[in-house]
Amino acid sequence: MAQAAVPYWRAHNRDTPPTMTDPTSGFDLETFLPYLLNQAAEATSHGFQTVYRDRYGFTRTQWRVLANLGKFGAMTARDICAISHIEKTKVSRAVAALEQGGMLSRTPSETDRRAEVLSLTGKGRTVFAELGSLAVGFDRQLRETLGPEKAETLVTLLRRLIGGAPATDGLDD
Amino acid sequence: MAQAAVPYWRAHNRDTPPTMTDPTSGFDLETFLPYLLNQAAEATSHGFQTVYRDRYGFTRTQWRVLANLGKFGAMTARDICAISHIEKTKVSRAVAALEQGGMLSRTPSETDRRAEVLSLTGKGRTVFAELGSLAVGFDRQLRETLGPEKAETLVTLLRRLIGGAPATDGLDD
DNA sequence: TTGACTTGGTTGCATCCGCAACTATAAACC
DNA sequence: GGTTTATAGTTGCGGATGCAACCAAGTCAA
Repeated sequence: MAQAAVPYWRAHNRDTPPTMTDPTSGFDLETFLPYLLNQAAEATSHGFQTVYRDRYGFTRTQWRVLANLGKFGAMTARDICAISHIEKTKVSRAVAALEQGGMLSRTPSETDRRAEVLSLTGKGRTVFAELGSLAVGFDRQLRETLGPEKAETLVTLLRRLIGGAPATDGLDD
Repeated sequence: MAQAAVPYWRAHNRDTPPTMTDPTSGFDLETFLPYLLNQAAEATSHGFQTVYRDRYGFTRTQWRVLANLGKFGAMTARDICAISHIEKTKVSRAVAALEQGGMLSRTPSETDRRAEVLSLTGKGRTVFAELGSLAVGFDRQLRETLGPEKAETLVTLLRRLIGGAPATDGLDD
């Protein structure tokens, strides 16, 4: 029950309290993690989205696929799915669009004729470098909102949620 | 740089390291907050989404609007936008769908003839109560993944990101 | 009052997404 | 081998979304 000092809704432009009837269940929307995570994701992604949308017409998924390829190097669509937890159809379409835009190229896998190895083209790497450096600045701003240790903590907690790992995995406190 | 023990990609079903070329910029996708937040939001929301989708055919936005009305009581669409940070067109359509389904009713505002006060019907409250109690259980599971204090910390940090508040607002540590 | 501007809310349209179905290849089992 | 099952990736289609344009009502000021 930390931080109940600012009544939350007061921070926004209501001037009457939302009456807060909460009829029965002990459900508390204000601390419901999926809800908060969605809001935070939307809030933080929206700002950076305008950058890659306005500059390159990328969709969010396209940017993410590009970023994965830029960060980790050539790999198959399946690998991107596994690493990024993006649905395979989204990846498929993003790859098609990025290829269309000359950002990446496909080469058939030598070990699996179903799979194709995806790698950024020179243009793709250039674009990734530019967006990457912009992303660094954007991320720094977000972290300043939290403070450096808090930001690290957040990263750890998010990873744990993403991986679905149990709480008893070493680091606690 | 906490928690580099498990190489991240190894947790997923790759067996070759993604080569990790990261050409130039210091951009680190693995700690990029918008990216992690999106993954976490997607991962945590997806599970519960099946609950309200299968039971009531709700979309995520519809569930969220219902939850806000259930939690805070009657208010206008504008208030929902302000509190939840959902785009107003999304809210508009969700409200229409919920009304269509008999979950809420609109009454013209007495102070502003443009606005309509939205309130859950009896059916809406019933549905909210059921989904709310399911949500409680779902949230508890997520929190067990993190541990109670960590979960509280996460809530605090997410709120700060959502509100865009500066780091110097009282509580630190 | 009039007029300029803001704001609550909806709608058109293009796009994106989710899910299921599908093709083609690989693996597993006999 | 041959048969069954699993996997990499694409596509069709209905539905959800984002953005801009819009309408109607409120606000502010002369």
